Amino acid sequence: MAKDNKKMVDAITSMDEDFAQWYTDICKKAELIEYTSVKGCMVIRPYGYAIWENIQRILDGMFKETGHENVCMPMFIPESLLQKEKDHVEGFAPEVAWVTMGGSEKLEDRLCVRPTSETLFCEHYSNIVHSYRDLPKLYNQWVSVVRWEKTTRPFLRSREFLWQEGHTIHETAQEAIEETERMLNVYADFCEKYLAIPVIKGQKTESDKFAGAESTYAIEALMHDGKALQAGTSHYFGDGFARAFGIQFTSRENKLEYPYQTSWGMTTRLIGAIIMTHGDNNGLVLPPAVAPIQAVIIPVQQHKEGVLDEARKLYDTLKAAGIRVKIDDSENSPGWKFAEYEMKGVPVRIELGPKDIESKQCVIVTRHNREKTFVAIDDLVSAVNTKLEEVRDGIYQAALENRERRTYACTTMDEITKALEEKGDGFIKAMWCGEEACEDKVKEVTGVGSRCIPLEQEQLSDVCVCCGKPAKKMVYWGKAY
RNA sequence: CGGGGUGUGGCUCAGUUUGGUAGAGCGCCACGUUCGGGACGUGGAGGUCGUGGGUUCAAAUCCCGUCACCCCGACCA
Repeated sequence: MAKDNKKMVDAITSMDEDFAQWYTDICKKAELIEYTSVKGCMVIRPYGYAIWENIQRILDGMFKETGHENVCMPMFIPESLLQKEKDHVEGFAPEVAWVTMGGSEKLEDRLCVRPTSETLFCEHYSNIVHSYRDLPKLYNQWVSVVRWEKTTRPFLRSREFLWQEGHTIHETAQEAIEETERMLNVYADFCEKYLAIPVIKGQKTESDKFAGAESTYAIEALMHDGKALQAGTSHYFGDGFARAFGIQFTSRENKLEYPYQTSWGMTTRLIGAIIMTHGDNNGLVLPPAVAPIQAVIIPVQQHKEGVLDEARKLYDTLKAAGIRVKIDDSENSPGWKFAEYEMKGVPVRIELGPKDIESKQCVIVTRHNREKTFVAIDDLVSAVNTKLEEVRDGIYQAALENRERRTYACTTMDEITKALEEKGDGFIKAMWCGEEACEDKVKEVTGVGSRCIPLEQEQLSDVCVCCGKPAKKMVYWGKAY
């Protein structure tokens, strides 16, 4: 039935007209955020925060499942501590915020507001790790961090953002590498299964890796407009941090050794990824697993005898079945409510009016395709659950198709330029020799930077797309958020 | 951080060129009629014109600073 994509919500700028404005409109109109008087610091409103809480709940469960414990580090880092690992401080110094006063007294040592907490974890590990028996430590924390960004955008790049940062420390390099890979997989599974966002797993190039890391892995997603978004990272540190911070333990062979570390993180940027992967011209489209409201009941002609009573019965039934359900019995017209909950991305809408009650049925409409189904009231719970799964699968497929359509395999620089011009922004797959000079040149000439070296390699050609020398790896390139 | 643009009731904007003391539509509140895709009528409330200085008898309007947002670059989860 009504499968047209007619725009029903004119409060939101059309995507094709102005993608950036469309994105901002959704953030505001779906009541995810509100700006504050500090640049880059936003209020995450209840509806937006509820999405984050669902993300947290699921991810946290996955971390616990893989043996991690939550801890909480302080938010301040003394300058001397930050300085200990050279690459790390060089990477982060340009964007840290400093506390220089305590009350009216100038601080002897100024304090950095954590941009990330490697240094704090390292200091802590140096105190508590003495023997191989103390290893591994598999820690995670849910906190906010501050990075003084120049250009800011809600969720995508704010100066303060919420995230989780996992920090683990291991007896052997092998174990730490396995941990790095394990968490990358956890992230990818989470994105695909729960957020319905297809991702590319890969390794960052040398120039793009985390400050202080030996290697950085990431999952990259492609947004509706063809730009890439890094959705999560997992780093292998080797023993570099341990050496810099003097973390040592006595091994099984009774030798003093340096342990190996990892860190991995995901942020509220995921909410931005959800918006830009699934959203449409009528607003947000939320993956059912993290939607604050999974199903909204809209009574039609609610003033008529019995309608609200019946609607409330549906509400009780769905709630008892563990579905996050809301009933909107406000005085707004049904049409207004349809538009409102579409804008807010509620996956499933249930309409119930006198006609339905008479025939013991109701109408279920799925958000992503506006498909209407008539369902017997007795079968409602299973029907809603089925529809929620359909929404998850439907939006995943749509996102995957968008990515496939916008992924171009290229063997020459000209092909890259041409593909971008003719088909629009997207992922470029092209071979690379491994030289940073070529990476820079590709960016300079075509405008796309390296996103990652995918774990799943293809041999598109034997030579580098840029210099023609023998190619080492196939790389995904793209314009990034 | 560089180049460009925009800030006027909650929202979208007019008014700024040529200074004279603030308007519209939507939203909000009340009542009534409505109700299967953003209903209608009547009445009402709501603005130190982003903000700080300056010029002037008088500033939304002119000048200087500053802040926020948007677009394009460079940096980044």
